[in-house]
Amino acid sequence: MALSTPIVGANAERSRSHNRQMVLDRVRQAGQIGRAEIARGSGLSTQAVSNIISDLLSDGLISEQGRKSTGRGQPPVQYGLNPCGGYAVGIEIRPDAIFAAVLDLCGTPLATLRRVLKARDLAGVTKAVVAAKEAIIAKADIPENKVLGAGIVMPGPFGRTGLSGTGSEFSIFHDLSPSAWFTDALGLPVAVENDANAAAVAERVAGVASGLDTFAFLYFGNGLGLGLMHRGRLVTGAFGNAGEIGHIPVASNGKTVPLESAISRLSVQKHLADAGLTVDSSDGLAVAYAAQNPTIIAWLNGAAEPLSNAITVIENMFDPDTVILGGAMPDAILDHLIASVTLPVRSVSNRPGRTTARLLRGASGRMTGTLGAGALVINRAFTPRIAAVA
Amino acid sequence: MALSTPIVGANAERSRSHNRQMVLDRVRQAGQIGRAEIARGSGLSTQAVSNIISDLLSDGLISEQGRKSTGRGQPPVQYGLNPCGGYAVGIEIRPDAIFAAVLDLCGTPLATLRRVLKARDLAGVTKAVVAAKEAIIAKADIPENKVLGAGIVMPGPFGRTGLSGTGSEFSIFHDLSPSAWFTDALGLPVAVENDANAAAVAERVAGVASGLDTFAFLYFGNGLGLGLMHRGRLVTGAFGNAGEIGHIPVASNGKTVPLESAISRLSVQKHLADAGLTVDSSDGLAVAYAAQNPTIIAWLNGAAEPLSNAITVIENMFDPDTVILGGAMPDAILDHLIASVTLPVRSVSNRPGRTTARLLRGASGRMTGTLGAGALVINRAFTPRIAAVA
DNA sequence: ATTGAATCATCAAGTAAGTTGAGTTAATGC
DNA sequence: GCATTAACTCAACTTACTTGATGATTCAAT
Repeated sequence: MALSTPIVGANAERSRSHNRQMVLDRVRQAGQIGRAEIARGSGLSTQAVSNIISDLLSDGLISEQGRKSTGRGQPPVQYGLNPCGGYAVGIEIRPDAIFAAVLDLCGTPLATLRRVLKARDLAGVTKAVVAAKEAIIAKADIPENKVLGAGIVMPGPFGRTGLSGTGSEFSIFHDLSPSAWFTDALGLPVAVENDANAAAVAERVAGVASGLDTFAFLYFGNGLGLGLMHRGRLVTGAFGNAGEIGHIPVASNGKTVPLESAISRLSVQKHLADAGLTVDSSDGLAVAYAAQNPTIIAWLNGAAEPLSNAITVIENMFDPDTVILGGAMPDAILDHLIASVTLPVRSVSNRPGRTTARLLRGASGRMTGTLGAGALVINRAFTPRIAAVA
Repeated sequence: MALSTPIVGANAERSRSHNRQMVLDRVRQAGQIGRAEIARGSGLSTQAVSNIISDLLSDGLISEQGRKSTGRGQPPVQYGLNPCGGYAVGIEIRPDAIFAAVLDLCGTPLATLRRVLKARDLAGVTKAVVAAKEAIIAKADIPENKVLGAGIVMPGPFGRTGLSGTGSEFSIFHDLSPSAWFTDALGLPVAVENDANAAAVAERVAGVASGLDTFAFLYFGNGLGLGLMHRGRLVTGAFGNAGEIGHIPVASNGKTVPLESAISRLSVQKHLADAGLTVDSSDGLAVAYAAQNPTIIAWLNGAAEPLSNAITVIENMFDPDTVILGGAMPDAILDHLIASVTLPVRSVSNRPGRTTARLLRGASGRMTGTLGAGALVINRAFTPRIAAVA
């Protein structure tokens, strides 16, 4: 799956599409905004913005929301997103289950569902995904023609890599483009990403990163992944496998270990299992933590050092606005981890005048991956892309 | 220096500029190419490409280079870059000296110079930079109106960060935008980056990364920096300080240390000094290495482990096409380091069917920083940017 | 050698979309 | 009330890409 992003030429049609998405993104970021303000910020004439706004209005993507009085002059009409102007389907494929969700334009989940995944071959998975799509659209009770697309999240890494064969990745797509495959199967525009990237997008669309363009999301799945958002676009690497932070070597208690062997859900579960306690869900972890289970506390204490090291790496290599922790880990444990990290003083991120905390907990909770899948579509609807063709 | 990259709207004028740069970039990447091929690859009509080509021809940026016979049909006229169609000035500001160079459109250096830097305050540095620009243009004997801009390289990190005060960064610009300042002082478009980023750009413009869009450059300066190129654009982070890899913790000989305390020119020099040998230049290191100086050999042996760890981190976090080593370190030592690294098997970069080596040595040698400064300008001339405003 | 298919290239007319400038509407403040 | 300010609209204009017809040049088949 070689990702190439040929830069494409601009013509009138693509210019319009670019400008539409840019205007839509400004409306999203501002919450409410007037035409003249968009024009000032975008380098377009007010007339051009006016035309685009009237387009967006008639497509139902935005709505008029009164006038704002801002001193002298005619008060500008304010526009805001119309949540029910479009919907996104998000589908998360896990080894044993398929999750699906429908989000509205604002990123709010309208419905979710979970289905056991029996067949694990290509045909079986495809069938299950198509069925999940139909079911979730019916459950959310939205008109099918307002579905902007489907986002699909599945475990990476994609393609054949040195990490292949560890069981974490989804190997049915080795030599196939998953996005082309599902675009065909679902009859919708499809975006495919791994869980960490989708989670990052979710936080930007409707979470703690809504105003941020450059941040990192440290994702607790079975292992540990990193989603990197840089200037509003995902950093996916040359082959779509950037963010495999679980495999970087970090110091932990005098030894050098792969990060995810020290910090991940599997790692806690292994500690608990060694202590004779079987916990196989996030809820179970939450309960054990609430009970101050000593094994969990010990694990948390041991996790502080490698996690601090990992955050030092992220901050110094990316200079993000913030690092978000989230995924399949109870909020309480994430909060504990955040509190226990010794934020490195020697970091480019330790700058005066910060307006965002260096560490945040993600807002999308346990469904992060699935909601992120939908968010991929929403985000795409707001991302101008004359420059890059997916 | 908060970097924001507002996405700007497209209009006819900006579309043309975008398309011009896109065409120019395709000509650069292909070496020689015909109009129809550009049209097919870019989504523009042949007519549009034709118009742009004739523009570029009359601006002298490209030249006609015969016809290529490719089977049936009229053989397409081939176009290639005209090296003397434009020039870039590169200026590198170091604590004790200013280096300058002029590059042609193909990235070939036409002249270089070095000047001792006495004054280290803002006024003094500015004066020296302006003088260096005048001098290098005179030395290269190029028409001033063909100078596309100036690239300036200076040590990061920029702005106030947790790394400030270590002496490595250039503190005269704390609350000032260096690029705005120098644009004004030089009367030319100016691009400012740190050395590692500039080095990465240099390799893309005229080095081992000329066909690559996504790669990492591990830069040996006084410390150690990382330049990240992702889809043809630098990953600079939220505040321009991405790539501070020298400060990440890595395992080295049983201890966890900041990477650049194990791997950097200062680190070798310190080892040599401890052994009673003062070496303060890259040439001196080359001589010592050629003589198989035991201290250097010992240092190299010790460097293999932390360097391998660093490369594991880079590969797994970025999934680059390749990692390039370069900067102020003799080629022979870089080659030795490359040969001594144990490339991690457990890495997304260890994939079958690679066409590029996982590790490469940079091609620009010791002037990398200065040439990179010029390359920033060349690269900018080839980078379509409707989407992002610097 | 001739003819036809394929490809590159140009011309001229057509079109989409942004810009410009004049004029209208609706607030604020003296 | 009247000048000022800012948002907004209309209509004419401009830019740059697209389309379709035509011609040029080469290869290949007859």
